[in-house]
Amino acid sequence: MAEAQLSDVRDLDLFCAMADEHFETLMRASYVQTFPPRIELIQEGDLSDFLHIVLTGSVELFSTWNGRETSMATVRPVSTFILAATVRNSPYLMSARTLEKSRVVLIPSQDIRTAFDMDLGFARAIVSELAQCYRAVIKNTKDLKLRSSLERLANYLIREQHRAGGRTAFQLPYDKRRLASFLGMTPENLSRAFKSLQDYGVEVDGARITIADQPRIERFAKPDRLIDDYSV
Amino acid sequence: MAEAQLSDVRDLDLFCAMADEHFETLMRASYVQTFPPRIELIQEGDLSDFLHIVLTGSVELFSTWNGRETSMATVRPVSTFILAATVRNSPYLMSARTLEKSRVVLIPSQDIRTAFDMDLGFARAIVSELAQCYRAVIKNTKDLKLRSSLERLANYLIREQHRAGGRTAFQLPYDKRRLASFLGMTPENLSRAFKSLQDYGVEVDGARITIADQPRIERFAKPDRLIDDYSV
DNA sequence: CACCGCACTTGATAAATGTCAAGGCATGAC
DNA sequence: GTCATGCCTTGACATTTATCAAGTGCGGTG
Repeated sequence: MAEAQLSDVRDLDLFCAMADEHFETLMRASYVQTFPPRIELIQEGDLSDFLHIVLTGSVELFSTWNGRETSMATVRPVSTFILAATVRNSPYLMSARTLEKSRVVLIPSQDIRTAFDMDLGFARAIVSELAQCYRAVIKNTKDLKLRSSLERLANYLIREQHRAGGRTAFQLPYDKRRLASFLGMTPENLSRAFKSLQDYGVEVDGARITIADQPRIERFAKPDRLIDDYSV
Repeated sequence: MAEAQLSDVRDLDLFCAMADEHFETLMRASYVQTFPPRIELIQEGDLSDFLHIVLTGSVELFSTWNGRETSMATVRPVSTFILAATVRNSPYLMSARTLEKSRVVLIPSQDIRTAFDMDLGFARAIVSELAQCYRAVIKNTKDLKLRSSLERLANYLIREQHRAGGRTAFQLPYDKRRLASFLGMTPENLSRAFKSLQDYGVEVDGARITIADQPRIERFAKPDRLIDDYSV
């Protein structure tokens, strides 16, 4: 692994409290691979042999049932995914595919479990990460169950704007059909929802969003830190 | 704490690998309280001072936003709740209320975190529990996003039947308005959904459900271990 | 036994969301 | 430049789900 990439991984919350020696052991057992776009890295139902870390690019987590598919999350650098399956040694509940050309680290699940037993700092970090993931999914469930699709979109845009540094204008990070699926709606409905948000001062030009009237959209969206604030 | 109750707690996955000494320290710092029905034990947004364990009775986890409320889960004896908030020392994302008269153990969050650092078996158990909770919520999200309300109800009934030992007839564990909220629908709609399931050999008499034609309802519900099997 | 009170049900209607089909508009290939 | 491809949008319509307003029926109380 290149030096720069290695230090990106080292700086992850998950690894930064780990003893050097243990980190190096983990990394020696790991692989780094570059995948082209739209490659399925993981299929739901498979056993979890590796913990995955996205170094560059982006990865979509999605699930299927009865011929239907839904987007569950997008993983962006630098972060891990499918930690829960790894620590429980259980089948994946979601599939994963690259959205673009992506560099991914694969750490054997068994080595993760061994390192957990030897390194208290790492153990603490795993617990913290898992708890955070859990809370993120709970927030997502609240979003889905308590809000209409228009409200979900409005709050999503406010969150994305925040992630883009709070600027008035920003780009959607992936295509609209995926966004629709993530928000639990159809692409057609997303289109109409964007149109409805024009009444609240949201301008849409392709993937470029402009929040022309911040107070107005917030009055409608009613963002809530117990749903929308990913740092809590 | 009475001897029998103490051993119920001791037998929890979370504590059974813990050293006696550490368990006793935890228990000495804890409280046991009996609450009447419909008491709010926890309010979302509050800081998590205690890990809760239901000994008897049952507790509902629910969330609110903008004047709306939704039921997130029901906690039954003997299990913990709000572990994630405890280990992250963060505000609760859900509120909790007793459904009936319930006996609850309260363990100070700080003591949980201390015990984590001293006891590897306990640390492993916490990780395992958190990962399981995470996976349960992911399954719930898949259920919500991939299925219609009728499909959710059908699969819920199959799961409950399984939990009741696979018998043809069983009782709903709580009232229908709560079930409706848990399944993400209105009570009116739940009523109509029950009626629709008669076509698939489901008989409803108050809270008593009879699965008269198991293959028929399963053909419709298409239960999936990656959504409905809580042991995976 | 009568009479609440409450949860549940039912029917009528409205709103939200999904489906289908067609068209527009960008992007990339040739 | 032209064409083809795919994504997105739009409109018409169907389906699902929610809302509102009465009921119904059960369990508890007096």
